[in-house]
Amino acid sequence: MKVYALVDCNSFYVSCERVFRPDLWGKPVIVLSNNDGNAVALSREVKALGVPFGAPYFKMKDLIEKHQIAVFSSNYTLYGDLSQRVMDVLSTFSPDMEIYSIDEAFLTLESKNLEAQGRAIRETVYRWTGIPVSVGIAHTKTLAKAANRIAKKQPEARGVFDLTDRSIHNEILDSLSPDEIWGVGQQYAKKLGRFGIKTARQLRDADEKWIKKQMTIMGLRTVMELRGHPCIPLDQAPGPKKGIISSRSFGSPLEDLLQLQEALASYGARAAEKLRAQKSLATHVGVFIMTNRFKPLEPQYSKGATYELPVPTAYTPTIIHFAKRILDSIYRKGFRYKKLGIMIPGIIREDEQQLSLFYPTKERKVTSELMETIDRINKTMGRQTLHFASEGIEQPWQMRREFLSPRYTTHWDEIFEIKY
DNA sequence: TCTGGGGTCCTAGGACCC
DNA sequence: TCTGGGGTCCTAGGACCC
Repeated sequence: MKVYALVDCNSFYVSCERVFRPDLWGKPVIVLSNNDGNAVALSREVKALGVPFGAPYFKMKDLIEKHQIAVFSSNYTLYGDLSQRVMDVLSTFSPDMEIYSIDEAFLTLESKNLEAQGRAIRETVYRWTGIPVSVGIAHTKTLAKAANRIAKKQPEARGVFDLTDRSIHNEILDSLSPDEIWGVGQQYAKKLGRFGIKTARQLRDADEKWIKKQMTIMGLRTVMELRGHPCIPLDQAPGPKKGIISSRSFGSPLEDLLQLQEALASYGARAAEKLRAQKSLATHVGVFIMTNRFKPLEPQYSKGATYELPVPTAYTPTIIHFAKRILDSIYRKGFRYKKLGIMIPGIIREDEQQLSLFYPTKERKVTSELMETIDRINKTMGRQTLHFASEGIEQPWQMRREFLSPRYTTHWDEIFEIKY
């Protein structure tokens, strides 16, 4: 029988910052979301203070001062690079691996000496990358997730927990609430609670028909996995994205259409780049704008619209052009806009393209060669080496990143320095 | 002055087709 | 008296994940 391990980096963003700031080991640290909005990664010391995930930064300032909490803006360049290194190490432990998120991966393991394998993974990743991880081991992915939670929760587990032995399932699942189970969120947990299901064990033992009715086929799958029947296979090569979104809150509110257009061009260029990176074409483009929903006293407005493109494309100027037309149609004067986004909801593979009578092959070839060249230059020389004039120069709408650390591992001029 | 940014899947209902 | 039975596709909404 197959055995799954879920390897999850502990407070990943915080750990990334600590790799280059060993003075912060054992100290309270948080990492903020884009725009320095909310705390999205909290060190153990901060969790112990009772700070919840997602706490708004501006409400935490006194606490930060009082407990000398170190604060960082999100540095995705750094986290992405360290993630890659962790995944590279993990891939040496198993031929089958699914990279599930920036800080998690599922592996399959040979069914012997499981605890020892888990320890070896944990120690090797730590030694080679500086990132601490926890390992949960079980016969299904859902149970491996649960085992991982125990590995983090129980100090005596020391970061590794093997849940393959069925005789401990009752005790372990008794100790977990339904919303601690992968696939059960707040809504379902509330609903289950109303029917008296308050532990993961009760969820596992619930009636199948009833579960399917209440939680769809997805909930039933979760229950079957809790019973030890694998229903969620390892996804080793996830396909291309079916939708792409590029959106941001602004550092400060924008009223002017021209500035919104600049931001839109910039997000549009990002979205088109993502599209080309996965060899896809957009069939539709959507744009949405909104004011600050946290300011109920200010006039509120939020609107979005989607157009079908005349020809599927990944050509940045075309995508920006249509996006601008949509923005023109939804923009209303007199509001303080806080967020704008571009969506590409309809995506097809490059090679699935219907040829158009009105869009000659030659023109298509020129545009795609131009995009390839730009992508190549930006990839080798750094992002934004070449960008579109419509993205603006000053970009006053850029997000706040007051506490950004250096991109130690990807930029020569930000490399780690040792002073002596 | 100040509250993130991505994604996935399922279901129900309506339009439309034969 | 009596008014079918399948299909497909699309969309909106709701749940979930990190």
